[in-house]
Amino acid sequence: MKRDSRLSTVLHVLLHMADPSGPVRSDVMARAANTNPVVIRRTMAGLKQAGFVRSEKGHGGGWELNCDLDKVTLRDIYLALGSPTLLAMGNRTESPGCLVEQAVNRALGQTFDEAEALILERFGGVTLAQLAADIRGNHKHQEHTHAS
Amino acid sequence: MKRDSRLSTVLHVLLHMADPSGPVRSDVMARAANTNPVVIRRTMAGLKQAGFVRSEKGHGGGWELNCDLDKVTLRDIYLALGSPTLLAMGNRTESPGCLVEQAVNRALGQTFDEAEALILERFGGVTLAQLAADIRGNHKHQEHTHAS
DNA sequence: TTTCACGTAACATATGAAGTTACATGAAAC
DNA sequence: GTTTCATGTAACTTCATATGTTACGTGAAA
Repeated sequence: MKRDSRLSTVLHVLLHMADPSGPVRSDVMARAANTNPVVIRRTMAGLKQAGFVRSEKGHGGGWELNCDLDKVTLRDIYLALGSPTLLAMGNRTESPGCLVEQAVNRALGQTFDEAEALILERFGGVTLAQLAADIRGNHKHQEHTHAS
Repeated sequence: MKRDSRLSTVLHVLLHMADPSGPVRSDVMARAANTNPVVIRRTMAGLKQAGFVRSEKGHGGGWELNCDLDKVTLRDIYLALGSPTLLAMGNRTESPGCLVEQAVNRALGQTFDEAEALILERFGGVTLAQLAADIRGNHKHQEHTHAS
């Protein structure tokens, strides 16, 4: 499959919206993200439904943040996107009759579950405000975000 | 993309080969794995090159194990498969000029790197022999393989 | 009423795993 | 040595999914 970059894209445009210069149109975001306005709107739909952003039609319309950057984590954004698949690998058959395959599934599945849990935990530990601060210059904090 | 199940498949057939009843043909493995002989041969090619299995043509031919199950880990098998992509998500652009996107990439990339490292570490901690033992009945060990 | 921007369906494109067909290669059986 | 068998591999096709695009409906401001 193609690598899923929706989270990357949506974080990018969200943080661009963070500096409060009025509503941002889909086509402007699309240009910044080097993609298509429809792709932006489609991707933002989940965030809107989750209440993280709002949008207005017509003249002067566009997208605005509708949340406290301190209270929203990458995990929240990920969930709002519909929890897209994290791992590119999986078990061949989910409920096999074969004992051998069941054992393989247990071993692999355990590792896959741990990896997914780790990702969600890390996502949950980063707020949009932290990312915004990171952008404003203090990149040194980045290194020990989770090591502290 | 379709979920990659090559590791799952190849472990399945490898462990079936573990009980020493002579060479196993691709079509037999394919039937067991509910797939196609060519897919099996294609997938096994890397394992053969890595020396974990050998194959013979002609009458009485087929595939046999060529390694010590105690010495080969899931990580070795994964690498022999050509280290297929582990994560379904990635950064939209790998080397963006935009500072905002750079910050997003750092945050996401760090998490992705950790997740991949975790998976490889877990894979490295499980030998084929352990899986084979697991199949032979002592499923209780499974739970605390890594918690011990 | 016109213009603008979102909302969304429908379709096109791209990527990569998996499935399939066809045939060459080499080894054992006869 | 010829036949049979199994791998090795190229060259498709199929399938799933993210992404890109076109077209048009909807509602709000000018």
